[in-house]
Amino acid sequence: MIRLSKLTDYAIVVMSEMARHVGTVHTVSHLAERTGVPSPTVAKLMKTLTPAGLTTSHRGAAGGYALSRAADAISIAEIITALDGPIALTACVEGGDSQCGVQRLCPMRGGWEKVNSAIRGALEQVTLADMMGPPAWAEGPPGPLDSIGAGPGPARRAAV
Amino acid sequence: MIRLSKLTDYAIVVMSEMARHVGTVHTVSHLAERTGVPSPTVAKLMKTLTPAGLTTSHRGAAGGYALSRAADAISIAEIITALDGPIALTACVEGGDSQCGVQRLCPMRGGWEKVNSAIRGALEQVTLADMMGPPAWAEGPPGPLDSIGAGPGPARRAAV
DNA sequence: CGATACAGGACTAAATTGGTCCTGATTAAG
DNA sequence: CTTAATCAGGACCAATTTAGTCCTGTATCG
Repeated sequence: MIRLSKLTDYAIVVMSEMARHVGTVHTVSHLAERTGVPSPTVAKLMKTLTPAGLTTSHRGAAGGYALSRAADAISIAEIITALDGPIALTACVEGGDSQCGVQRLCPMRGGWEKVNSAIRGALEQVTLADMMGPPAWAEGPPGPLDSIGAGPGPARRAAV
Repeated sequence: MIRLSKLTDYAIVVMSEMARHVGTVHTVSHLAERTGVPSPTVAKLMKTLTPAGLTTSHRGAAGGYALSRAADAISIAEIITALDGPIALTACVEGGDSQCGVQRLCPMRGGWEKVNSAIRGALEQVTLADMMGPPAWAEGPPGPLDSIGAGPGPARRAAV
């Protein structure tokens, strides 16, 4: 399986939570409580998402994080790129200039590039809003249902 | 980066080599020599690809492996599926029946399913023949060029 | 009958990733 | 002005996953 990193999975859950209350700042501990993702991990996420321009931060007391844009203006591709790096199946295609010293062995770049752009396109067309669905979770304190699964909530694993 | 496993990368290189000499059986050691992939690893690859129906094996002396079909009838999607499992970004979508106990937290399945099928489609449209390009490598013993890169030859890493 | 080559699994080692913690800078409130 | 809250930015450790090796058995050709 070609895996999507767990961090990315968490990011979508956390950002969905932020999207449900626009115009409010969310502290790390709040987000951790509401999503079930451990707070140090939420903090780490935000420290990646903010420089990437997906979220904005306010420091000091009464500070916190907020989405920098509306949920329907944030694509899944952006989130993945921020956390997992450029969207490409093969590293040797990334830069454009081939650091690949074994070009003789790599006449397949054209094929990969075709695949890569198709995947990129697919991910760019899905927005955070598309992933949210109806607001159906995190209403009130965690209920018993929340402990049935593996834990927090994001999809357990990932593969392309 | 959403990574493609290195094994899959190797598989494409090794299968390309087999495709260049159809109608011949290739022993593990031959394939290892020609591609630069260590032979135990080639052996492991074949032991996965053969049950998956992508290659056929002939035991005994003068035995070896061969592609079960022409290169243009083998899609990249099949190779990935054989080695890395089903092509899907999220595990909770795989089965169809949701073992995902946290459905309240997972209203985003629809979105992922859309992404998954787009990616699957992209990978199914590229065949092994597309990846091969002109036969330009593994002519004669490894030249100096081969040692410039990281090693054997397949693209170094992978991400979606 | 013997040599060759695949079959299948167990096992070890290495790389990546996930997760934690610490120290410092910034800002609002009292 | 002082204090408390909160983000910023690393370094760091642990655990999972993946890559790679080896061993024993079985089939087939010469």
